[in-house]
Amino acid sequence: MTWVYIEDIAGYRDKDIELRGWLYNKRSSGKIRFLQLRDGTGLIQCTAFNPDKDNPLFKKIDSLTQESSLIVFGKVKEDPRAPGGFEIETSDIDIVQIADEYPITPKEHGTQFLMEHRHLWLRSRRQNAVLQIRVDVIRAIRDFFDGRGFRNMDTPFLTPSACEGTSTLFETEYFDQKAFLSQSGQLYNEATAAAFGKVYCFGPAFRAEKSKTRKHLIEFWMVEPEVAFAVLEDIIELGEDLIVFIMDRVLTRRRNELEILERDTAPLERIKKPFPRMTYEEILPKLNEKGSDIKWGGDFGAPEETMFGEIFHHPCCITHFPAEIKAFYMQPDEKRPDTVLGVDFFADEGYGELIGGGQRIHDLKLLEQRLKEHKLPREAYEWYIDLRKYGTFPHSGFGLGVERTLGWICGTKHIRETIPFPRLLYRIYP
RNA sequence: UCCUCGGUAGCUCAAUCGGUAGAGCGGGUGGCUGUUAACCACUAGGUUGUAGGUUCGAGUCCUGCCCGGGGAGCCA
Repeated sequence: MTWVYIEDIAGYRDKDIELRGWLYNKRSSGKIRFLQLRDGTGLIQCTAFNPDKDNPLFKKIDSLTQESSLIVFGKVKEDPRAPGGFEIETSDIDIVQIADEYPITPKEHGTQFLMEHRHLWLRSRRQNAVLQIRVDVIRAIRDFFDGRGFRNMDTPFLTPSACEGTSTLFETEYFDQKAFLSQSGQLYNEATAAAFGKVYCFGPAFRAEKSKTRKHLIEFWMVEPEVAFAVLEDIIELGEDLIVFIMDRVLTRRRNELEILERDTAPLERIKKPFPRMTYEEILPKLNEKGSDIKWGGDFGAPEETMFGEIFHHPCCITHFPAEIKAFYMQPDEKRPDTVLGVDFFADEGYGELIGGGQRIHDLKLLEQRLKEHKLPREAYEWYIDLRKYGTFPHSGFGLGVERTLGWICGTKHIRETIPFPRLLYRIYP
């Protein structure tokens, strides 16, 4: 018999097939049995009917526990009574294993318990839907950049020093020296951009900050494009195109999952280019009107991030931040040297910063000065400085946080659900 | 790091003023031909996070510790 996956079941109407998976739930009623089987690609109901309630098939079925692994043999039937429109008329089953008493029952559980059983929680419908969307978002990101001629250049995870010198880094041993886990591939991207024109890196980033909020992970995934000769305006458009591309992909292919998550898709469907755009200076009075006491030189906090949604009802771009609150490599604006050509993209509905980026300093003298101002050790940045000596070029890039983007698309309350095994401040198990 | 809330059956929770620890789900047994977190009956299941203290008596009050949840700062 043919082994079929549940997601392909519609092509096997009235055929005898074989499904391999796990028992999600079962119900019985005298002479009829209902099995809900999942195989990782979907969920389907298998029925068995027999007037003799002591028949061998019923004996096998009745011995099954939640999450027991089994192979089901039967005929695919279209039936409007079944969820999904198809069900299996079971002729026989092979039990692979009778599962031990499964800790996650169909009733509700607390966060602590679920997080301790993350390895099993992944099997449940909601978690499955979020992570399926993750698969599509990651593929969309790669398709987007590959389709535009970007070269994927992987950057190292083990680095000799801080990329930005600000955030806390995880320290580790590198034979007889110290090494740090990378918090961004950007600086290396600037070197590969000079070699390949337009590049991106896509990998995990590690931040040893003791932040404990629903928007933070200790280990998260980030895609970082870098484009030689691009200026701020170019990179803003690239960011807009990327978000529109991802959204279009998810809305086309993952309606079903969004429905399982009960995500209101209206705010996602109205997203289009160009995004509302304002400078830091322009947005301040709007934030003050809404009750924020933020002043020039202050950074946005959680309340301000929520206000962006109330002001624009759309993801927005904020540009031209005060130089003092941004990283050392940010290119100053010619007309306002106290501001930099940086851009942050904020999601609406309070999901926070999705993208941070901008134009980099390409002038040798200015970069040297900034390194001094930030008290960064020149030796560690010698190679980075070289890029400004040998055919320097204006260039720009950004980083997009995959889990933040997913949290927003899926409407999850907490970012920890958007990655299979989240690393959180007080949780590294499982 | 700071603020805040919590830890009782495998899970989610209840337990009045300090006075015999209880319910639903899950497990077991039996019943039911269309169930949708099925339903009905019966049943087993407890060192109340931990170490002390107050008291005739502590799940409940006090102190320390451990482990978590929510939030802040910082960031993607």
